[in-house]
Amino acid sequence: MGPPKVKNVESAVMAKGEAKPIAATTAKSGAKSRPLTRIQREKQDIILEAALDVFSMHGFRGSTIDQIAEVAGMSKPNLLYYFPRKEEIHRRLISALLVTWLAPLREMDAAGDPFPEIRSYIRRKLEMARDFPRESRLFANEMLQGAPRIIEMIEVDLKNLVDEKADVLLTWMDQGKIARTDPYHLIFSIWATTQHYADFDVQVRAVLGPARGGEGRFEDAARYLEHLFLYGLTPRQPVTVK
Amino acid sequence: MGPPKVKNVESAVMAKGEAKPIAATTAKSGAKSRPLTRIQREKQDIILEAALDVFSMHGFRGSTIDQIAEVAGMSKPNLLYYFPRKEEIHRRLISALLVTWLAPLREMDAAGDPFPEIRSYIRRKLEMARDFPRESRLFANEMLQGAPRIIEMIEVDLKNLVDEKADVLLTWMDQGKIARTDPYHLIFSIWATTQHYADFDVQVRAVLGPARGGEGRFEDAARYLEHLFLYGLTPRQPVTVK
DNA sequence: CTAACATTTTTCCAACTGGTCAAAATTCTT
DNA sequence: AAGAATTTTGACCAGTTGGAAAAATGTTAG
Repeated sequence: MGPPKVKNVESAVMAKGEAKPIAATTAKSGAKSRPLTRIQREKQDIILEAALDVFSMHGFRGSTIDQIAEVAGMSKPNLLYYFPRKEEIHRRLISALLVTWLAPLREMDAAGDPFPEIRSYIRRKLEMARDFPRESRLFANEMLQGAPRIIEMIEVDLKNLVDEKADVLLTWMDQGKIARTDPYHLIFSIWATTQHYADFDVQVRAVLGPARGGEGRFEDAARYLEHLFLYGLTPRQPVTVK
Repeated sequence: MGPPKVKNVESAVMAKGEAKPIAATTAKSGAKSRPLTRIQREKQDIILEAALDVFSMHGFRGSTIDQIAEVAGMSKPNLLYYFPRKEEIHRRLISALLVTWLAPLREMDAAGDPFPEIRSYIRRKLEMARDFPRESRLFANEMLQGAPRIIEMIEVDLKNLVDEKADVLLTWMDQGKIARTDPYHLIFSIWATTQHYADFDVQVRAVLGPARGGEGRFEDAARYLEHLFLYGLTPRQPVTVK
């Protein structure tokens, strides 16, 4: 697991308005949308980067445009030139996030072998927790607030994806390839255990202490989680427990 | 698992100042502290209740005194009569929380049988996620923000407790009573999987849908988690996995 | 080089923020 | 019931917030 450290929060390019203000993300109507200038592309990226920093720590309401502008190294009105609304920045981050975030689950292949598939799903999720902790926290923050801005996406896109993958898991269970348990809660537990290392990072570090809280903690976590899920999923007769 | 639905966020009584303002929580110096009046006790509880609602959703920075006052059904100045500082309310909630929150782990007894002990720890944590979701979210919010207000408690009290319990787990592993894995990450995974049902409640409900997302979801979760951890911890030879 | 456009800065605003204060209203004690 | 203490209210304040407007400055295609 080598840290890729990708930047660019979002590369999908958006439309630009007519004269002064850069149009809202959704290119509605027949608004002729000129391609973004170099400066626009650069500055939008810088702003989104800065906003990710701030929003992921303080949530939407707890973050201010001033803060974001400062991190981005520009003045507030200047920032507002690129994103006329605070909400707009947040929405861009969130929607870019959801795509990335669900990619690993999407990759879980019904045609593959169950254990390798599940194991590599866990591994990928853990890598994301390590390499994109801010994205994880942004998502967590949104959840804590009741997901006001993404509830529909959760209820539709996410739900559909999970339904589909739960079916895959069920098939594997039917074939006796993995233990029979609740596929939904299985997915939840993978999310929970992996994202924990991003969302509760402070706690994890503090508890592990300087000796074990270094970068190695992700290796340890990967090893542990593999063991937990592997032996918890191996089909066999229950062992007698005193 | 019957829902207890306890109220009273905090029962620990605090000192009151001389004439006008109710003294800060910390009863320092020789400030003669009259016992709290009935009204003071009642109103403080109402305020803390309301503050828990608000802080747990929006975090410290994202919450306003006005908001809390409105939920509490009183005017802002009136609220400030009881808690002169916004931080004071938050601190009271957090410190009351930490005690409650760690109780289940504290109860894990080295003298007991490993599996029953671990199983009932998981069960208790899950019950807390079900019965005190706001407390869970308050904690999560604080973590996401880097735990600025409780980092010392995490680094000292929490760390010590976890160190102690990790030792207990290690002993059990040495005795061959549970599988040998990383005890710290084991504890993390219990925290993560159980608290997930409070912190990501919206997501869990949305994904499970109306049919399975009702109150029964905690039963299902309990069953699933028991299976996951039980078979994941049963000491035995690794099964060959294709 | 320059007009047309893009970007940045300056100034400003109304609403909201945490918090103060004195006066008014209520409750408690005797 | 009266006086003292407690509780509540209304008016107010300085700093912050999201955002508007326009002037000033830069950039670039022809």
